[in-house]
Amino acid sequence: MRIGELANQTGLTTKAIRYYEGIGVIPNAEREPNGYRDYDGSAVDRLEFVKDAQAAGLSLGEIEQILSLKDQGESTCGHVLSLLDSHVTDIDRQLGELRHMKARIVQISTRARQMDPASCTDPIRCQTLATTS
Amino acid sequence: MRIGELANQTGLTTKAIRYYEGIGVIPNAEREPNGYRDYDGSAVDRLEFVKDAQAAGLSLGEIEQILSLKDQGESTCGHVLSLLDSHVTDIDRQLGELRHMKARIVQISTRARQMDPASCTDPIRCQTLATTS
DNA sequence: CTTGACCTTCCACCTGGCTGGAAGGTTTAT
DNA sequence: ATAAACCTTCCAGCCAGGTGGAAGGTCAAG
Repeated sequence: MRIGELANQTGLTTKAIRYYEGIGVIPNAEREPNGYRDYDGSAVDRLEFVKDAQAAGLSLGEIEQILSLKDQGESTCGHVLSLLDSHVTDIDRQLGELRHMKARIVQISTRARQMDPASCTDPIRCQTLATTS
Repeated sequence: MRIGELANQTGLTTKAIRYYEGIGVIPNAEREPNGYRDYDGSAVDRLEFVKDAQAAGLSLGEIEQILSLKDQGESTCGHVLSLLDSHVTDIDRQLGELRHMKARIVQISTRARQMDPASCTDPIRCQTLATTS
């Protein structure tokens, strides 16, 4: 499979795939005699994993770590698990931050809505935002 | 007040303040005869507003929109509210993504833990990661 | 009179995750 | 034979939200 078809199958661009190869997220591709990259089905799996992990909020650097540990095939399960655990912790932290921010915004918004709409022509009223910190 | 004192009072850097002026988030400062920027107390308020709005997740572009509407003396409350609403929607989306990701990672992690630790020397086992997409 | 703390402008660089385009080689279809 | 649709590499630039540093002006104190 050439890079264009791989791009079609994964929904990525050829640019992105070459970029991933460049930064080591996927290994250097095999080449056809003419120099074109040549992929097999595992490339699709790997890129799907990359996409999923990205959608989940892992950076390409973290994804590369996980994949390279996997590629080394050493007794890496422990490392992978600790990486995953630290990511769960990180996600929990992000969840907390987002929930906190949402609560703040809802509070600001609720307060603003309780104002007399007619008085909203007064620009000072919109300082509401500034008084909630 | 000069830019250094403004920076101290707001907790921003002088660099950031000049940057905000450059992109229009705050108006061009008055100048002393020697060319130094000269601020009054309202600059502190405005920068506090910027900080608060940023903490709430608004971009500098959005903040500039709100402030420029306010400067024009228009009724900004509606606009502010719709911006805030769209941010809450966005946060909900991010929350959903994070929860989904967390579930996925926990699932991978759980599966990996159920394997015989001794067998972890088998590189294939760690393919678990790749087969969950 | 010089030191040091301010201030000015301008230009460059950083992170992350790509995308665009130039300049060229290869393959396929007509 | 030639056009189009691929492919290659490399270098540039984009987004946000700034930071860093150079080169220079200003001002008060010792």
